Amino acid sequence: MIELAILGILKEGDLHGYELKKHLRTVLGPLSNVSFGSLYPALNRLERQGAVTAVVTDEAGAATMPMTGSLTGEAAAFRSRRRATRGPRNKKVYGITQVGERRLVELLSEPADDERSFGMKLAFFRWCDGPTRLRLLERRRAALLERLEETRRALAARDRDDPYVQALMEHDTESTMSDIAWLGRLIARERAGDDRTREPTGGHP
Amino acid sequence: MIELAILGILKEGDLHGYELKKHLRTVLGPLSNVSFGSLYPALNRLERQGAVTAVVTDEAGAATMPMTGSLTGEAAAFRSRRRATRGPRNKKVYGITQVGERRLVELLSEPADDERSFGMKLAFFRWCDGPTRLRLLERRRAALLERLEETRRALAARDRDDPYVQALMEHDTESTMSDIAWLGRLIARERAGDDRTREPTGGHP
DNA sequence: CTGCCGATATATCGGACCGATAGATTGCTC
DNA sequence: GAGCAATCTATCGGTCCGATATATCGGCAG
Repeated sequence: MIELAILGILKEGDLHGYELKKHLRTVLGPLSNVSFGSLYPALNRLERQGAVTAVVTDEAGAATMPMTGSLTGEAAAFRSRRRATRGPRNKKVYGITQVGERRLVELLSEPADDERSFGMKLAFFRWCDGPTRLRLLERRRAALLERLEETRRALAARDRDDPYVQALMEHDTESTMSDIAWLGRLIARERAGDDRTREPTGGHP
Repeated sequence: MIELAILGILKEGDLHGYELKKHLRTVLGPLSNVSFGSLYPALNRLERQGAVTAVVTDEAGAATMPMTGSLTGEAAAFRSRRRATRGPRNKKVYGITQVGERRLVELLSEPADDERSFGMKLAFFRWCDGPTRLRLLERRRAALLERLEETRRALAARDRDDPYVQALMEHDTESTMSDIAWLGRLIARERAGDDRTREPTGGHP
């Protein structure tokens, strides 16, 4: 799940770990307060998979080499050349690869049932196509409807001794209904505008 | 966090692991779908701490010995007596101890900033006293107010290119405001009824 | 200039947690 | 009485997080 977030952020530009964490905090906000203890292992995982590439820069900064776009060929060569360098201020700047972009779309496509992962997918919705978006939205709405039924059943069957549990359940019911209505608006908007937003990948006439 | 849930459930009666999981599912519902992979290690942890006691029963079931109330003295003796028994159908029935009840109150008292742990504490609010309840409710409201400000700042500073991120943030703002209002009602109710619910532990004239 | 401080930056460790799975027993059904 | 689903306890690999270690950077006080 954190891999989706990393790839989604890196898709907009290359960053090093610390910046990445800050962007994750601002974009994802309340969902998933990523810590270094999960960020760096995840970056290593992604690097092993070939989804991201790391370039170590010296104190001259990243301006010495243009890293916009997908990193392949000479970037990888440059990286291996500078790999062993352990001079002062070695910032590792990460960039997404073509493998990483495919992985991003793949992660976006697979279903998200809980609130956290759905919100994260929604934050990166611009990277996938209309049908996928609709599928995710409708699946989420179905999950919420099911949960609404379940909570209502529990609310009806429960012995009424505890006002706090009851307040919790009632508020959960209200929140869930609000979420369902919100999803309905998103679905309607998606259906209405499905002819102008067909292409997911961006740079395209 | 899962320890709080276990102790809160066990406070109402002794259960074995499988029942415990079912109760956790129904009481906590959407929050924290506990799995066996966390339930059993947590039970072992609690047993090591002396917060819960496990009794292995044979096929005659738990009815052979009364286990209501706190398990001390003869219950512990009974447990150690039957410990090595590995006959057929050894269900391990767990019960909360006095140490566990103190631990429950302690866990309830410490602050809960995120939604999950706050909801869990609210589900077991009846086990702590009025001032603690008020403190937790007000702290939660303060956290939500802060988050609301943060989201609004992010919403104002953000470049408006992405409608999905914007929809996410707006909905988050609405949900947070709704939660704050709900907390306000709970706080008012708590303040109004603070003279009749002073004693937390139950059995008391 | 030097020493100190807070922000920046990378990385690791132990432990909590989860999904999947194993393995054993019970009871129901045909 | 054999098969089969449900019950029940338990573990494993792996992910994630909080705390922590280490080192460099810019600034500025003495």
